[in-house]
Amino acid sequence: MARPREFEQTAALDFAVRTFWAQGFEATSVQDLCAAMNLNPGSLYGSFGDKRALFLASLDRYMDTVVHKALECIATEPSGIAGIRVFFNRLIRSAPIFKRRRGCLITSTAAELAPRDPEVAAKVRQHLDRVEAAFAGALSRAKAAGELREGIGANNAGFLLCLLQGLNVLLKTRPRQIELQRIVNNALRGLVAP
Amino acid sequence: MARPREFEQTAALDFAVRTFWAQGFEATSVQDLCAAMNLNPGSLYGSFGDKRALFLASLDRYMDTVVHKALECIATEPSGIAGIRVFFNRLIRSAPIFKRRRGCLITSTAAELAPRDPEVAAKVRQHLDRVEAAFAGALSRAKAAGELREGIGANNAGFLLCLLQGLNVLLKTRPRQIELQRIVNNALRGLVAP
DNA sequence: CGAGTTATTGAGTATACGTTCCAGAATTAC
DNA sequence: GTAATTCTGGAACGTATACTCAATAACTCG
Repeated sequence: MARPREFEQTAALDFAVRTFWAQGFEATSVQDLCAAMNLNPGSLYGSFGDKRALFLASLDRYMDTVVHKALECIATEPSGIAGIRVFFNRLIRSAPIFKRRRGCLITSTAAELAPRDPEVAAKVRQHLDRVEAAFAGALSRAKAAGELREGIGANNAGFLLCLLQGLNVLLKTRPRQIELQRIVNNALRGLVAP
Repeated sequence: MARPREFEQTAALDFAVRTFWAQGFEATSVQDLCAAMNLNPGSLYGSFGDKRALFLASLDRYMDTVVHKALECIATEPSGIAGIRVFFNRLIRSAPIFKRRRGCLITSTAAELAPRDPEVAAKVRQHLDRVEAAFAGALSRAKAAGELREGIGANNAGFLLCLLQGLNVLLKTRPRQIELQRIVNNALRGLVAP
């Protein structure tokens, strides 16, 4: 056959994810990516295409690893409301830990690149839908268990998605746990049965 | 003394605001700015400093015009809750009108530039505080008028700020009025007395 | 008018960017 | 071993970027 690849595609992709996550699309140069992935331009372009294709792949990878793991705990918890609470608490607790204040790659991409790149926008929308579906599932379980106020149910998933995006924005400039915790408590009090 | 300026500083600044608003900081080139402001590079650098200084000035200008006008209607309405409702309804109604899906310059900046530019971050934080203060004022008035649930008051302004940021993110990829309206209704139902 | 000062013009600079290319190294099939 | 094939390293390309500069124009004050 031929000479085998000397690096793991997915491992290299994970480094690309980290870089885009920390800096965004525009502020990340191909040189940055080469350094982070420990690859030469030739290898990068050979196996990932151009910068934009690598970014699209990074979005998927981010979703399949970082977000997937975060969503898992929603489904794992026996109580739907508890799952939602654990999810947000994790996010809040991570806020001051990351000195870089990365927030969420999907949120940042929605703000930065999605408005002028339809393909990126479609991917972001798809990812947002997935998160919303996870919320909807938890809300359905909570409703069945009688944990929710009257009139509250799966159709409030959009509200939780909005809350998540808002937190991800605030995280970047005002990452104070107490404040974020109060916001989440406020939001959930409106949903949970008294 | 000397030759007078041939253009209005604030008028030119308004064009810079529009450009940054539509494209973000990184995606806007100095050439773009020169074209939009109808200025040569020399004039631009002469009266605004470099691109970053112009961006900082644009943030302030955006706040003093666009956001100021939006916040006005919160204070104008006699009822605090009505003011908040009008504010969010305006935002939602504007969503599908802007084909460019600009969202809010402050929100986009918080996501894009603030994490790696402390001075920008400080300005964004200051602007967010101003919006939050406007919400707090409206909530105080609403509380005094007995419009709010027990335990709800000015300290829920952070929650409204978070809601606003989340809406601004969703606007850019899923600008469907009905969905956004439901989110706002959900959020306010948790605050307003039944 | 003329000296002094500041704005405008737009070509020009250096650099950084995304991307390509190719010589050579590594591997397998025959 | 030889040929075929693929990957690697890094120099190189054209372009676009942020920014500068010297020449010219417009104005005020004495």
